[in-house]
Amino acid sequence: MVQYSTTVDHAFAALADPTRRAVLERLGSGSATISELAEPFGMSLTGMKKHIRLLEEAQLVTTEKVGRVRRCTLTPYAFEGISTWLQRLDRFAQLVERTKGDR
Amino acid sequence: MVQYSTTVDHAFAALADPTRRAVLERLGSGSATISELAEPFGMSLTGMKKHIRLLEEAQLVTTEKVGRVRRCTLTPYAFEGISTWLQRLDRFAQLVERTKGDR
DNA sequence: AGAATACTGAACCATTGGGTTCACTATAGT
DNA sequence: ACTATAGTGAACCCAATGGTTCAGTATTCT
Repeated sequence: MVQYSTTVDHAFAALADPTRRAVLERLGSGSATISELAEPFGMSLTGMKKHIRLLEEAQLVTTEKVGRVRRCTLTPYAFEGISTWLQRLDRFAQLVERTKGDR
Repeated sequence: MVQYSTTVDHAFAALADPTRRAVLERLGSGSATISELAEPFGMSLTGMKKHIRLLEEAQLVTTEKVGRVRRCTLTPYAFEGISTWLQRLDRFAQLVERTKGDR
């Protein structure tokens, strides 16, 4: 049903899952392999791979296969798109009390 | 499976759906009723009501039943939690090029 | 009082999503 | 050459999600 026309769509969908958010936090302190990411969750490599694919589609994570290992990195400026979206709404939310009872 | 212990969990889950994001944008320009929100999507009231319930649980939207109408408003400072989370990660993402090739 | 409006809740349905296992490929180490 | 390691893809499973309809309840209008 949902169409994922934009990167922002993908990004918000990717961020909805706690595991993926944890992966992003982990990657905040440096790149990691699929195995390294899977281990702390006690998750199969296949499972983690799927999460990584979604994060890649959302352009939040960038990966590169080096040897038999896949190195996963936070995409530079990954959050620009959603930050922008969020900040715009945030401005509105901060005005709510002032404009209470309109319309 | 996901536990939703925190408000941030709820918030990101709520933001994952394009319809709900559109509702938030709509509420950015003033409060609205369930009917008013449902109409532009050609969605049943019941359907929209469900979205609103999720947005309320995520504390992104606040509602009040006035007469037979439910007035929905953007929660003041709704996005503080996720903005904070995002900004922290964003700082890391901005450092990525500089720290490339670590570990 | 009676009719129309606005929402609400329960039940249901189809799709997606997060996860698994199993079998396979490719690289690294001895 | 042989073995172990790291990832991959296909197939499958079950729970959660987004939506519906239908049958109510509570307000508002005439």
